[in-house]
Amino acid sequence: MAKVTIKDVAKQAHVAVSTVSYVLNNSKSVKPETRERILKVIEETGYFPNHVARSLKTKKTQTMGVIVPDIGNIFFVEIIEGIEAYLSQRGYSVILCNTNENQEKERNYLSVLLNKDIDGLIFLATSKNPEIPQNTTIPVVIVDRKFSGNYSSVLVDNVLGGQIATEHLIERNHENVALLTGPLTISPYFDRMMGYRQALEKHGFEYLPFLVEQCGTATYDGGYQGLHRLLDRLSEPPKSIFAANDMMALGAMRALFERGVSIPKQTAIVGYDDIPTASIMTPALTTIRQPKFEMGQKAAEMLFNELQNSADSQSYLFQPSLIVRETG
Amino acid sequence: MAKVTIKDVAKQAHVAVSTVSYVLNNSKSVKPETRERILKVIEETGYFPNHVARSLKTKKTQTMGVIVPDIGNIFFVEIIEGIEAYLSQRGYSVILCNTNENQEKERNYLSVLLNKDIDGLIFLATSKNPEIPQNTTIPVVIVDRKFSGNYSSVLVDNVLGGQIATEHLIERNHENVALLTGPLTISPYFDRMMGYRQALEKHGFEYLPFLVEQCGTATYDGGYQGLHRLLDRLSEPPKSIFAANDMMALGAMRALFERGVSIPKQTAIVGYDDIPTASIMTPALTTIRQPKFEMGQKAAEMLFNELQNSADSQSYLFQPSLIVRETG
DNA sequence: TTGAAAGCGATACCAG
DNA sequence: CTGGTATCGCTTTCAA
Repeated sequence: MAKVTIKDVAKQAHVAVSTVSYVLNNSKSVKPETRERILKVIEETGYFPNHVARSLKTKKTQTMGVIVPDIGNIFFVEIIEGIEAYLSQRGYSVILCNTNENQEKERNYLSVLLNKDIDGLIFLATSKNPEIPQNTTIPVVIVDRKFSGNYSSVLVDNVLGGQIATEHLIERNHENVALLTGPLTISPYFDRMMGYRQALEKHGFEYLPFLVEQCGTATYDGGYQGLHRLLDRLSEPPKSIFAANDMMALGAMRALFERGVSIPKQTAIVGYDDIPTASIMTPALTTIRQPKFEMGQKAAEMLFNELQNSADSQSYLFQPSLIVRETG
Repeated sequence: MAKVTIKDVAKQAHVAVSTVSYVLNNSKSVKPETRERILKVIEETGYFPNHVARSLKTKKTQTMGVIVPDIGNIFFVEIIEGIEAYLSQRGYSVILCNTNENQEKERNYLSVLLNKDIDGLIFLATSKNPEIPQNTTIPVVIVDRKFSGNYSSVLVDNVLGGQIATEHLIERNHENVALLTGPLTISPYFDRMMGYRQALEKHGFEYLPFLVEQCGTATYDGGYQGLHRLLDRLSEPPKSIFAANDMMALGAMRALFERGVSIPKQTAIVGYDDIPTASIMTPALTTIRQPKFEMGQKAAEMLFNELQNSADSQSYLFQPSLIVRETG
């Protein structure tokens, strides 16, 4: 069963390869009869065009690259789902690269991908902000990170999100909301903190540094330990906590549980991201939702458009929203 | 900045393209001086070999396809991580295809991928067992599904897993353990049930159909509803439950919580999979761990070997293990 | 050790 | 409407 090529088809249909190509791509009008004849041969032989050869000629591979920091993180996964949904529908495949929060892997992927066979790149950067090689010839869109350079990007308004979360807490509890944050060098965490401060200010509260705890990593463990530290230095638990992502919130909840402080009675808590686990917990976590799937879709769409219409790079900003559940 | 090709390099280095190719691939000995000269030109021009052209010639694309039923399911994601870890280290990229538990998408991907530019395929099948097109010329390894046909596969001993879980419960509670299972048409669930029955038998218990509840979907909701149904028809909660996956177990826990039955005091529960959320819950879920990452790695390794040594297709069976936590 | 040239499997231009 | 052919960028055989 040697692979059948366009040549074989041409021969069997008694036409030139170019003619076969025309019917394959509908790129030129072909007399119905010949078209039929060719189609029949294709059918019979089970011919299937060779993508690689086609790509060599057209300079288009019909595949996009996606670089993510951690595919174990459901937040990114939902974005990927959005990307995939959009792209697969238009005949694109996606090459997935997991950097595992490892800068070297990231750098490596960046150079491999950019020089390999992808038509475009969607880039979800690792914690520390990296540089994109300058010699890029393909469009790239950045998701969820502010970046210098002329790239498209899709962002969520993290300042607003931080504000909404904090205000919600203030309105329900009227005082001292603590902040449990990830590394402030990561733009989303920085922005959420800004939102927190703005909400405080707006309601006439002072920003109290001893109420904010920065976790080394924005993870369950990070949140767990961070909250223990916070509780250790406070005379009593804060009335409420804004955790800058759900995983930290979950870790914080465990810490609270272990210390015997009841949620939300003694201290309320709101998270950020709305990951699936948040709604499964008992009590279920109140949180800020980011339209992750839509973000992925949008990123894919922007990339697609840049490719089709060589549209200019642009930015798109999504709005987060509050999901009230049981913790605050 | 027009793309520089091997031709350009050859020209600037005053050699033939073949010579450049030789140094690129280390495929023939080249006089050190010429090699240096060529390398220098490559450096200066920033030349990077075109993968597509190379693939066309070599018939190898250095990319593998991976088809998964649901990338939102952490179980599959950890397998993917294993695959990625292994493959990326040997210079392979992976094209990820998410079928979303949709058979048509799956069929579609199967035919696209198999005819496109991948060197091998790792296939995690959707719930319903599909057929792999017969005209496959590339190696395929199946993960976590029994399949007819001459494909490699990596499996976990689900019968054993079901047995371990059930025995653990029996040994701690000594009686009537209920089974909350997913569709029995899916081989892993079928096997776990067999393990359950064997454990029962081994300990002299009768298999009681009214103690087993089959959920429409093996999800949180499925488990939640399934358990409510089970409780509805029983005069009192079973002493223990073996839930055939963690998501169902979590749903069951919520149902139990809502009915005011305490875990594990009144009814103990053990899940299956050991997903991250399982350990985060309060109480933390006792469960059966599957070596997901290793499974992915192994699958990748088998594929890799089939490619390298044209090794024969084979099967590999992993052992599950019990993780005792707080629910049982 | 090096080079010329064939060819991988398609696309698309230019003639007819 | 159809065909011949150059070409995409590389690998590899064969000869020098």
